[in-house]
Amino acid sequence: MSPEQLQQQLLTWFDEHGRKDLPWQQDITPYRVWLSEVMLQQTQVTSVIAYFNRFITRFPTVQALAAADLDEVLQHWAGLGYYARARNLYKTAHIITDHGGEFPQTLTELTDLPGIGRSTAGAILSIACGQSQPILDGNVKRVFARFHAIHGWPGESKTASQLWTISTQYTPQKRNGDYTQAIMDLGATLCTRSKPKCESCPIASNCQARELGLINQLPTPKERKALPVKQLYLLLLQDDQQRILLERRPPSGIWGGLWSLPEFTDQQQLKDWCLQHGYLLNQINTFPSQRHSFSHFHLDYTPLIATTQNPINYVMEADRAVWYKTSEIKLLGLPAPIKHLLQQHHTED
DNA sequence: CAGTCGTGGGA
DNA sequence: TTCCCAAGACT
Repeated sequence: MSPEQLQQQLLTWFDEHGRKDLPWQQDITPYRVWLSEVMLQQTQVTSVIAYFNRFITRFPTVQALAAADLDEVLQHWAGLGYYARARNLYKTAHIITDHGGEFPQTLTELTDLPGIGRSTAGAILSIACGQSQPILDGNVKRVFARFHAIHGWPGESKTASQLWTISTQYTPQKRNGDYTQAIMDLGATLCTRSKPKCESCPIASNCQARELGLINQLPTPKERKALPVKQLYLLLLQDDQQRILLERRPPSGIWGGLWSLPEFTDQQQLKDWCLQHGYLLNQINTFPSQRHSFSHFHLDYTPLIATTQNPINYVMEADRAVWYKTSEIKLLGLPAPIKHLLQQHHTED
């Protein structure tokens, strides 16, 4: 199948069946496309829509984003995951506004910006700028791995290189924004990971995986290792004014930049810490440990709920720790499991 | 190259 | 319940 034929088939299919009502497909600008592409990294469309709408309402322009506090940006990102994306978005907003506020429109200028890789740069240039640039996101990888029966995990450099070559060959000179949307829509709605709807696919008759009966084998899945289990105690310390101690996490690492409960590896470490900071504990209630699984480890955490009647006037740098009433925590960027734990505790009061 | 980084949904 | 992974990028 020639590139021209595939492009024509996809564009015709897109005109009839493609998604054209997503929030970032309205009033298309480089800023809106950039924001949507970053939010959509490793994140499904249905999860992004509400976040995009809230974010774009509060930060309608790159200048508005750059002028805001990082705190508020993280707060709007809380629950979406991969928080380095928000910090990189914020960094890049400053770089762009410092350079006159105009979006760069070349591949190398874009990939030089924090948080913009080759695929995201290609998406911005094709969708927002009408340029002929390829992308290689999860959808495109899956479509071409099947269409050309490419074996090997797409994360492997050799496989990724093949897929980039294929994606580049099919990238049209005209209507590339629509073509890019089309092939992503095809992957998202028809050429899905499981139970693909080949009977509705406009290019199924030329699909190698379908011809070879390899639809369920391609793309090759990543080989998995057993996930390690990390165990820790989370201290929910409450004073007589119903306030809870929260600490800001370091900017890098898990839940970077978000607010969370003090963490300890054992109860003795917890007691030492309380003594050191002048907290006289009335009692400590230990709750059953819960498991939260991440992509790369299992977290077994044991909530410890303690009360202190005479809290030392806890003076730490305001950007590191603070007392918050449970009714105010919604103003902070909190990791989902912590938010869940606090809500649970709040309803038990 | 191999890890790291979140969350919610589907099977 | 458990595993997999989705519009990837960075270290």
